[in-house]
Amino acid sequence: MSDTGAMQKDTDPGYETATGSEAMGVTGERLRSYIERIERLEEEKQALADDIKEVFAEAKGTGFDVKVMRKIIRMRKQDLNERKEEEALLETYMAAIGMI
Amino acid sequence: MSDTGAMQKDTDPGYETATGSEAMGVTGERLRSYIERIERLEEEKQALADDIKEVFAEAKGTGFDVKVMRKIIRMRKQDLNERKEEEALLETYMAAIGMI
Amino acid sequence: MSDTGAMQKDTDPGYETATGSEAMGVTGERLRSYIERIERLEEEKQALADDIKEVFAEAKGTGFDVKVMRKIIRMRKQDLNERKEEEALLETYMAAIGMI
Amino acid sequence: MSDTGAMQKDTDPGYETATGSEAMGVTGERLRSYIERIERLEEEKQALADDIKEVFAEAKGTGFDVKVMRKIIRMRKQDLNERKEEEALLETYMAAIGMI
DNA sequence: GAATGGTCCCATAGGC
DNA sequence: GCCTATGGGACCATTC
Repeated sequence: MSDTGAMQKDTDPGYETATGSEAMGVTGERLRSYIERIERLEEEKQALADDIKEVFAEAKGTGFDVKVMRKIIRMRKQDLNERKEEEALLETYMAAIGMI
Repeated sequence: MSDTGAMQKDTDPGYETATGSEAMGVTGERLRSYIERIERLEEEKQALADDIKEVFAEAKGTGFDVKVMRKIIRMRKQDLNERKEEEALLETYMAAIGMI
Repeated sequence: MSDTGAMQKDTDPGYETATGSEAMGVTGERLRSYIERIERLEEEKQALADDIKEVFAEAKGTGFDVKVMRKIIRMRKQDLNERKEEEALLETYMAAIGMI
Repeated sequence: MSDTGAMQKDTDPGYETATGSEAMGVTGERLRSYIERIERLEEEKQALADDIKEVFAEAKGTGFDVKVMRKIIRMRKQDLNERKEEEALLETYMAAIGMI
């Protein structure tokens, strides 16, 4: 098997040399890299969630009913999804009857 | 009360004239604006969620165990929160004894 | 506090007399009763899930495309939900403007 | 091939005459029948899910901790599965030595 | 604190 | 046989 398989249902060979102050080897480095990328993305995601909350708060401060707004947004999203679904269904039909 | 309160536990005054293509009045315009801002933010948020999924997929393709990765990320986040709480507690103490 | 609160964020007093072969007291009996009721319901639910799988299998055996069928069913359900949502939205509007 | 194969990787022959209220042909009728059977089963399944929720709610109202209850139920299920597996294993052994 | 909605995680099912 | 896709369940945050 290839080296990429390390750390997935596999025993750590452990023969990798630690370079510099790090003792965890290249696959460890890569794992750390992935994890940090994800953490950064999640931070940005959280920031957006906060932004959204702010907008709701502002709208509320201007006199709008947040509950209603949420409902409207949910329904608009549903409409969008439904349209997409219809197209997908059409394709599925076509695939089912061999037209695609 | 102010006009901004319309749509929140208030009867629609109804005195706004529908003109041309804007038949829903200024408060309607503002509502639409808020909703669209939120929708845009949610799209970006969704895009980030997709990015995260991609990174996980890539990591998986490189041989890492996604479930384990999730656990690690959760734990690191937990650690972070705990550290923040400790700091907050510290500040509380310091404030209590007049150090801040 | 009342006895009904036992077992919820509370220490077991432990003074209840065991009757017959059971050593867990009345609240234990009631807990067991709830759990068994739920387990029975879940069994029935699982049986229905199996039935559904069977029907799909039969339909497939008769030449129908299961994927298409699932999509159709999902969309019909969505339509239903959407209609319900619209009604709910209307009510929310009415509540928001104080008509209800 | 048989007519039952229609709608599955097959072109619609299209020779069926639409008559009165049944404009979709016999295979359409059968499809509808399957779908409605499934929908009925899913309704019943949903009803059971609601019942379960109710029981949990009632238990909660009597002072039990729902989260703990869920855990117990999960564990009991696990136990059950393990016992079933053991029995199955036993049977396999018995079959292997000709006792069954 | 009760209820509701949203998100995340897992387990299963179907396709390739 | 893996691998993706989808549904269900659990948990959490937020609202009233």
